[in-house]
Amino acid sequence: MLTSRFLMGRHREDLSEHELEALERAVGSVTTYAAREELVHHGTEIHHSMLLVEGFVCRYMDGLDGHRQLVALHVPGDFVDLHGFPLKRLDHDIASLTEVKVANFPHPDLSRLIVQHPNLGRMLWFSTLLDAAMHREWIFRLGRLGAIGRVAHFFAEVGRRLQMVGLSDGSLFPLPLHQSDLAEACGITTVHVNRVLRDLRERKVVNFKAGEVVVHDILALHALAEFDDRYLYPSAATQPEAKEKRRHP
Amino acid sequence: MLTSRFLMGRHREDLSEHELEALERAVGSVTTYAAREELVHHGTEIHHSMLLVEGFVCRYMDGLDGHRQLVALHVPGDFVDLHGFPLKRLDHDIASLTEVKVANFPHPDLSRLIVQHPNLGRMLWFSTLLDAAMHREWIFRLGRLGAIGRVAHFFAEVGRRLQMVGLSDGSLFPLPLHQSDLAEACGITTVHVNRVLRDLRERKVVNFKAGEVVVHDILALHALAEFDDRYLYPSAATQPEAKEKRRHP
DNA sequence: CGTATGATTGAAGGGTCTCAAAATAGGTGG
DNA sequence: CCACCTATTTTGAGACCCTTCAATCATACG
Repeated sequence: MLTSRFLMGRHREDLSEHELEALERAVGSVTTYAAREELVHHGTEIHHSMLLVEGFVCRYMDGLDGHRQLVALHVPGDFVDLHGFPLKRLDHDIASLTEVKVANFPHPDLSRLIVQHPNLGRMLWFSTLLDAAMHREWIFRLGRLGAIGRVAHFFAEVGRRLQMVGLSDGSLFPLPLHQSDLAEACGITTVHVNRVLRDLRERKVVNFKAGEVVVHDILALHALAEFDDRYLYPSAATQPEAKEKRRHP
Repeated sequence: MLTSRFLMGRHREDLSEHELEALERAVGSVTTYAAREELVHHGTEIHHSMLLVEGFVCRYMDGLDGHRQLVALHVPGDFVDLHGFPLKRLDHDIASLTEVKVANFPHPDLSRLIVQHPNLGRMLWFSTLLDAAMHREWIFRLGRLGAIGRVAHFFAEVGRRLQMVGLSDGSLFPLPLHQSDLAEACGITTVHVNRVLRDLRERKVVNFKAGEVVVHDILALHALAEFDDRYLYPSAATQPEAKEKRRHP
């Protein structure tokens, strides 16, 4: 099923069989893109939204000097540009990082879906607010963490999200990015990303190589990142570690 | 009307008189808070959402070392914690910056409202995605701009948003924050905020003093901030200045 | 008028950037 | 299978922006 990873580990269970079938039927078409292709350009009116089925996609904004800032990374199961449904046009660009497969949902069909299945509509809304929650965490990450913490947090988040959709066992997962992509995601230079990666490797925390992340010490990783997965709104307490780390009780 | 600033300048005109009345009727109660009060604590289940009627409110997250990062600033007309409607609990804290007045919308009433008025429901969704768009811009701001640019961008955004709800003429607006609040919003230290403000003052770009912002050179401000208001999804082109600044055509 | 809070300024240190070069990996054609 | 070419990773040295730590100044308030 194309939509089988949608909200997986994120309260997908709140959707009935009936609703899941309706969602699957709303798929208008399936498209594949090569790596490093622009999928959506900011400002252009869009008439369908894409659910990522396979591969990695990013959203980004370009600065005047050509510097790029990633504002989101998407993994399979993510409704990449559902924001464009209420917004009609996007304020940022979307591109594939790897070869990707996406399921397209025409907006008129989504409108009908929401009216016919209010609970499903609520969950679609919910899924866009998960993006917003991740945005907020990225703001925190960029505003309050140093370079090591930022990279560590990025690894921690992506690892946890891949785990939720069944693409990571928690200690090893694919992350087919260049160091320059990490730099654009973390708000630091590529050169410094390289030094940070060496540091993380020498500390035996994580090893990033050849598009793969191997986590050696997840507690140290989470500590460096001040990572607490509750902002990802996971379905249940799948990681019974110590909570109340960042936020006051 | 308590809700008269909701989506003002942000496609409020897409709502019918009928829908606006229904929204106004959904107000359960009105609450006032003193300055610097915590309105919502992260993690606690919430059963109503607040529309800001008067005053300023912020959302923030605290780091381990006590450092705080603002993730959003809210002005009158903003539906402060509508995110909590689909999310049920928040991942961050909300506090008043000034004395504030908020209109409370019980979630059961919102549920009914959305079913009865699908278009209004869509606009409520839309309003939460405006927050997400601002979050993205903040990510860009923190990831790609230096201290001056960050502060300039903050002023530019807040000024534009206040203008949209009729609380600024574009060159002067209230912003009752401490320099430490600016620091927490911009991811820099209070000390450095002070130096940046002096710089902006000496350059005759903006003057921030006694909770008020006076913009002397809005073009210079926008240039420093790489500011382009399109991410705010304004209703119409109210500012016919040169577009296509940041993003490629 | 004394006290608390916020704003301002100075000096030194550190984290990250910039510029530059070298090493490695990946892909292609001979 | 090697030679070559390009993209990416890695390393070094110096500069710069911002932080840290302190102290002083201004302002509001009892």
